[in-house]
Amino acid sequence: MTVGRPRKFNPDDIVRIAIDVFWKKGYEQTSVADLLKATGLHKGSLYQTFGDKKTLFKAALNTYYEDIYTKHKNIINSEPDPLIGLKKSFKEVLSYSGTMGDQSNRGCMVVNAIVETVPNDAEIKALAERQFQRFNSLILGVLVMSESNGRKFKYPPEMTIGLLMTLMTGLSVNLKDMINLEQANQILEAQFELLGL
Amino acid sequence: MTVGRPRKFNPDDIVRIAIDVFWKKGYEQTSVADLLKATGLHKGSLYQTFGDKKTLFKAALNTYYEDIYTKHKNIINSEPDPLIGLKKSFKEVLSYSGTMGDQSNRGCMVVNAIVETVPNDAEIKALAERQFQRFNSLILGVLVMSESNGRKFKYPPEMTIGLLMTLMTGLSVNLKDMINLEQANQILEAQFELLGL
DNA sequence: CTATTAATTGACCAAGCGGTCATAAATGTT
DNA sequence: AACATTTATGACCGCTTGGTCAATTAATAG
Repeated sequence: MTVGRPRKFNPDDIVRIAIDVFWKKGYEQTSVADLLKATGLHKGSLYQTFGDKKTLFKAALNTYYEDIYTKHKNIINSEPDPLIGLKKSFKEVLSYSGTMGDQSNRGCMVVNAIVETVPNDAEIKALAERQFQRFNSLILGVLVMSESNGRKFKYPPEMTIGLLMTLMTGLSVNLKDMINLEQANQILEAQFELLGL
Repeated sequence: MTVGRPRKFNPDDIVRIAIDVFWKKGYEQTSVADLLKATGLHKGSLYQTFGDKKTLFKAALNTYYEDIYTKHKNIINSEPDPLIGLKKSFKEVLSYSGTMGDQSNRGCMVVNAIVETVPNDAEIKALAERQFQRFNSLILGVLVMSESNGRKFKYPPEMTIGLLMTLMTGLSVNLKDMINLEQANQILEAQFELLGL
């Protein structure tokens, strides 16, 4: 069915590699040359396939988000009690960012993108907002369901989400060089306890 | 006493202007041209006085931090009960970053710097760590003093600080476009309540 | 075997970057 | 008034940046 010379690479693989590079170094500090080196592609191929650097970044950010969202959803659904699943997924995502060569951590790519590009770039800002909202909804569903099953929390779901998401954002940043994974886990667990989760 | 042609500008004023520009746009996205435009200086003057872009950035980051640290300290000391002062200073610093042209906020400059430059730059990382530790000590002093005056908290001071600093970091980021100042204040107050502050 | 289509390749480009430097101008000292 | 010292000024530089493009190669369809 396909006519013409076939690609030697799988675009999806390239996006994953791009995620890795952008995640580590950020958007601005990643040069197109860096991407070429990491992917082994030639300039023309990359530009023909992905348009330009920013488009590739947005594709990477989006794929990153879909991955992490799916990860959460799966963990939540794998537990009989979704609330247990929710807590489990938060803790697992904490270590997802992984420790790099030195002891620093790369944090959450979405958080990094927000800090770096807002308010400089409206499109990425809009993308991050959508992702943030969708993630909030996922958590909201779990909390509301738990409540309707008789569970009582310290605060209404919206406030619980606000505190939880804010803390996660903070952990993502502070893991970069202020705290280690163990401390982060302790902080997160303390917050669960405080919120009555 | 001074020999040679006198400066037409005050270096300290320039650093404040540099803070403003770097804070808004970040390190990489701020060009030397931006700085010249904002300060009205000429290239040679800037380089002669401050060395280079990164040195100026570090000077700006340091001054920013000293400002904010002093601000906190003053507010804490201005209250008969330092614990009240502590809470007040946190809330005040929240609005310190200010709303920009659009509805986005520039967050905390130190947080921005950590996200942008760690792990790319070891010096800035070290600077941020020092500042973080010194700030922690300031809070620790207040909590320990309150405890020795009979106040009881939900957690030991170290954990309280961990939760508080992490939340503040998260608020700084999320204020950029996820939440507004009012929501941020509510979240912060809820956290105070949870921690028994 | 030829035509068609698309991917590969590397040379190329303008613009912007951070940074330098020789010269001119302004002050205090002698 | 001449000198020493410092700052002001803007032309200048090499390099890197993101991005383009024409020629070449490789596959498939007829």
